[in-house]
Amino acid sequence: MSTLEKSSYHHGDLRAALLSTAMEMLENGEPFSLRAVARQAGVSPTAPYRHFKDRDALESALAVEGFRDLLADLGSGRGLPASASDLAEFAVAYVAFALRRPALFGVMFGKPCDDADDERVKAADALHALLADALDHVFPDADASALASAGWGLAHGLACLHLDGKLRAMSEEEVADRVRSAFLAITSVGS
Amino acid sequence: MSTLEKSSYHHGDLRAALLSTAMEMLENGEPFSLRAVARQAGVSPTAPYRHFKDRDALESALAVEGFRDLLADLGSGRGLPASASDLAEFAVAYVAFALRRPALFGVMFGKPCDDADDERVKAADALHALLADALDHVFPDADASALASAGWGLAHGLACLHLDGKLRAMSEEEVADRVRSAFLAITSVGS
DNA sequence: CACGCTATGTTTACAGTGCTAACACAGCAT
DNA sequence: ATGCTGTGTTAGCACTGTAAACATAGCGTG
Repeated sequence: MSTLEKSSYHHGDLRAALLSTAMEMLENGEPFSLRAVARQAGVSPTAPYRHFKDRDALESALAVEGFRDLLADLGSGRGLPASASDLAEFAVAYVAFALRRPALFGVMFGKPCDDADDERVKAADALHALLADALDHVFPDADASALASAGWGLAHGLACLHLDGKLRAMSEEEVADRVRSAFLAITSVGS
Repeated sequence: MSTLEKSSYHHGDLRAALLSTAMEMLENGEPFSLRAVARQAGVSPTAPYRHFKDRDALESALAVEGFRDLLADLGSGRGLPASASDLAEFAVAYVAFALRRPALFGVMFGKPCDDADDERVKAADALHALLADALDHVFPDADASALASAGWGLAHGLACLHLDGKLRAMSEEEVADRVRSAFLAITSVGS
């Protein structure tokens, strides 16, 4: 599309093109629809159906990308966290991701998504595993499962509440501070 | 509608009727749309616009009801919590509400909802205040604001993750246990 | 009581959506 | 060269939210 006019009737790699323009639209906050994506990709309204069963299939593919990126964000620059404050940074990164790419975050989490053998489920499970490892690494004695749920829940809840404007809107810095405080507060309050 | 055939051209109290049938549809998991609500209420597709500016306005009204009900659920039967385990029951009730009325919960929280002076904002703030009070009551020394964020975030996050099937599906009892464990774990782990 | 105003409901219409079905063309294998 | 398959296109359906124009019911006022 960019340099070379498509001389051919066929697109070459429409599937990838659709995914990337769809992702771009998500990031730009433009209203997202199969038809809009097709339009943006310069292709007929129903062309996407050759590559995705339906709207949900496209969204799932985007979600998988999202999970990969989030995992990368969480892993980048640090090994497994060694202290409670490392954990707090984990949570900060999680929330930052959600705020930086809100629409994508919505696609990743806004659906029942009980598709059994989906690649998407695997991606989500990988995230769960990472968080469980992290918490278990910092608190080896505690009930790992409960702690993992708690840690993920806390980060996720703060992300959602901030996303939905349920907590007063604030700068990125302030949000990070608040998440950090919350995480530290709750992991150090046990009388 | 029930006992007396509407003999009149006018409905009498269409606004209330719309709200209640809409709420019913939400609870039943039926697909929710302005037109569907109108149909269900036995009225023309655009009649609701006489009572609600647009779809969002109807949803906001439903959300307000939802916040009231959730507050009632949290307050019912108990005073302000006096211990960490009371707090855990708070969280359990929060998550139970979300799982019992998932669609309503989605309406309450699935939107940016930055409408400035809305009644909806007040309802959400009331919820925030209750949670803050509760936490402050149990942990008077800690930073109340951070704790409130943390507590709400934790409960909310667990609710969302369960709703979206990100944590393995389980019975109501098991979910309650998991929430309780998570809450207790995280409030007692501060080495 | 007649008149008309306003609140409330109806009809009609338009643009946009997801999706299906029928068609068309490109390029490969035969 | 011939035809099959993969990929794209066009048409069309049922649905959505929303606006505009119309109609009526029932009240307040002359």
